[in-house]
Amino acid sequence: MRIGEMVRRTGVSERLLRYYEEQGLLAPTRLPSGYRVYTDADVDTVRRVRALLAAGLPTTTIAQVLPCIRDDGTTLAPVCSDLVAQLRRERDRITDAIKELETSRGMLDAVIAAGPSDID
DNA sequence: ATTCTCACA
DNA sequence: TGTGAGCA
Repeated sequence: MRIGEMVRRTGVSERLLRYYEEQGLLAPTRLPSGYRVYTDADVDTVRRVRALLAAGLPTTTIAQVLPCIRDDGTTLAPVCSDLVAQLRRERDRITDAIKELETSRGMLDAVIAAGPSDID
């Protein structure tokens, strides 16, 4: 499929799709016309990229992780053993982020509770 | 009609 | 990351 269908199937803009490619997250083939050609697997890849990006992982790390994810989407491939250490650090960073968000929520809860008439 | 690259009030 | 220009 070409980029137009990818946009429809992933909800990701052409701009971003091309950006992901630039970052080494996607590797569509090209038609003699220069048009990009994506596969069904690329649709799944974009979903994973979105999830990893939402988790705060930098595109450079995602580019390293993607080739390690088995086709089933859960298992890890053997070629990426050292990557586990890096991912553990990312995991810790996410844990800290959650902690910060929890305190922020706590502050908002206090402000809301102190409000005049908390209708909405 | 679609996609491509490049550039930025 | 959006938007628009100028092509193929």
